[in-house]
Amino acid sequence: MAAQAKPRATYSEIAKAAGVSEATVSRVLNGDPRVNPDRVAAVQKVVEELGYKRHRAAAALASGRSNLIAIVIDDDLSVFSDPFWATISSGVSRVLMQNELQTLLLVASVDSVDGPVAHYLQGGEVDGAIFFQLHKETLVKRLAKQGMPVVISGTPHGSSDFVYVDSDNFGGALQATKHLMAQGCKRVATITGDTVATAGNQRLEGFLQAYRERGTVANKNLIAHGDYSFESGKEQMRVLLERDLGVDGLFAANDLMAIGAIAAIEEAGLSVPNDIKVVGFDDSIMAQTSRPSITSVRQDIVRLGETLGELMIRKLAGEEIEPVILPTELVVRESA
Amino acid sequence: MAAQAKPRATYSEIAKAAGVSEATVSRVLNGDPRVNPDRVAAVQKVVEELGYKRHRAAAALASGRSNLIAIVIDDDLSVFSDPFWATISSGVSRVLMQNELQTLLLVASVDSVDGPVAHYLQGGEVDGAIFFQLHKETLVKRLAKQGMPVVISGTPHGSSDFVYVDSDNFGGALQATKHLMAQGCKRVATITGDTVATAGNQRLEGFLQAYRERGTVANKNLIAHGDYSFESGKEQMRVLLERDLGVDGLFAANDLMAIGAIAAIEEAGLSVPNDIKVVGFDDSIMAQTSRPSITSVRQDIVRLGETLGELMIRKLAGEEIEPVILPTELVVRESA
DNA sequence: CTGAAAGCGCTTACAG
DNA sequence: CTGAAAGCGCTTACAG
Repeated sequence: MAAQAKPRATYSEIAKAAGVSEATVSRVLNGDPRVNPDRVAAVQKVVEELGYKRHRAAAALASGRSNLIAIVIDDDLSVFSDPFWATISSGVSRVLMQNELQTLLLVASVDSVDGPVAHYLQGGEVDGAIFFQLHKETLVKRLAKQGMPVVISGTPHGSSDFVYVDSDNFGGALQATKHLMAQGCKRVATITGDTVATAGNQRLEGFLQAYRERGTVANKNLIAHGDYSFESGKEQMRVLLERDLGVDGLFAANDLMAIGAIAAIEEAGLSVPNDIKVVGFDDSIMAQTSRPSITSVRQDIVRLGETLGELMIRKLAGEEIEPVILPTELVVRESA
Repeated sequence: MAAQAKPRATYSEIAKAAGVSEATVSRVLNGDPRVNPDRVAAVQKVVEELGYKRHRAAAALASGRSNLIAIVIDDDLSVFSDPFWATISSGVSRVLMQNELQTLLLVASVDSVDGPVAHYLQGGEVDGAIFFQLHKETLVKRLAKQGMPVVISGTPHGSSDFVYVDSDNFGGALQATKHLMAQGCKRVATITGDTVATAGNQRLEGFLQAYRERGTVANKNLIAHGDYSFESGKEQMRVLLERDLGVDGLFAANDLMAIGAIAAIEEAGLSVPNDIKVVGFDDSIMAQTSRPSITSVRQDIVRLGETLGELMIRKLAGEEIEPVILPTELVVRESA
């Protein structure tokens, strides 16, 4: 549709100028090692001079490969509130682009195994798919079974053998809780996220592990269940305080709940970190600007996106790939 | 690359089953009004039964249209900190998908007019481009001149005739400042964002307009220049307080600076909103969770993304389109 | 209103 | 190692 300054070059021009056949042009451009070096040089020279760019649609039609990788994002509200999404996507896109692949953005309801997204992906329009926020696994399972390369962000449930990339939720939570203990906290509580999802569950497990490593078991009443929202952090902290267990440390499964909890603590006439020390998770901008600033577990989101892209590329190249767990880091601030 | 359960249907099968030519199949699928209704029905029936999906690459090659729209995002750090980006993109993607267009995500340096992104876009690989965070206009201008449909997020500089979508930065700032005045503030100051960019400039203009509508002119010393960061909000508030002008109201050009400013105000032994009332911009999650919670100007980000997509579709359909300014809304909380 | 035919720009067995 | 040729699945003047 865009009117070009001059019509784009094609193989026929290149072939003529370089004195070879179109087949040879194709081989050179696709890195076929059998081509005579002199011809390779000749073709490359012409390609350079003409500023030639391969016509993707034509290549896709002829080869059966689209060079398109879909990023599939569930079209629910969580997209709008998840600050990581943009960062992950940009990491994916950058890596794919460096490898001559394009990133297709698919934002839609992934609920149904027969919905538009499912049809689309099964239509062979993309060479691979990267899933975010995987709620239902049925579709992904089917795609994988059909041979579609699939990589997932976040640890999936069960013993499924999907390849995924995730931050070390368990290790981060463990480190956070041990930090609180090292600061002298005797009664460390936690406010969990959604523990049905693996991230929330792993963060809870990390918390429990800290107690185990200390040779004890966490009192059930030290565990309160939130949903990652500010309000739930506030409410659950109230619940914890009402239980009157002498809580002097809190690991919240994200920063937003940590901030909510601090609000509740201060409303109860206590102070952070003097009376209760608090550690969050995410190292969000809020952790930095909140008063007191919040000690938090940092994930490398950019790296996460890049890793998703890299795994996809290796998978497309036919390599056997394994899930990757990225390390987290505790950023110590005022709250603990 | 994905192994299909069964090979996809093609026009030849549909044509055979429906008793028409492939040309007619194409016409029906592209909504050509001249086709006899009976044949339309016959083709649609077969298409339905076979669960046929058009092969995009083939259609693109034959028609010269890719049905791909690029979202171009500058690969600088601001991407990682801009919470709107994900939301806008998802809005764009949803609208495009409903219109059978695909969204291509391009995250790369757009600095150079001769860089990879420039070549890519000029290679005719996409039917249109939506630009975010437009720093350099040269590339966009050239693309537009070449006939590529282009829509921009945010008001561009100068009198360029690009089509853009933006929130009413001027109106939002005006409303915010008038609100402070209506609350009894006599000396309302502002901390601006980057006023080289239009959004920052328009927010400053809105602030100045509030003074004009009151029949006065804002004292130059009531204006401090920040850069949207927490730190700059804090620093510039200190500067304002040191000027000793009796500031009793502040309009900060975003929430992060508002939060920084409040930190500086409290450090100076003053309180918000009692001594100084503060209004921010963005209505971010931080405005809700900060203590005190922050009165802020809300933009409809989802609508912004959808509007970008809609304008692109109308442009592709050959319509004349005009820039759109979306209204903002003041959300009143504790800080003012 | 409809069909036969050419063509979009690549890729890839096939034969040498 | 290389070329001629067929073909990928659509679209679109052209002629009727």
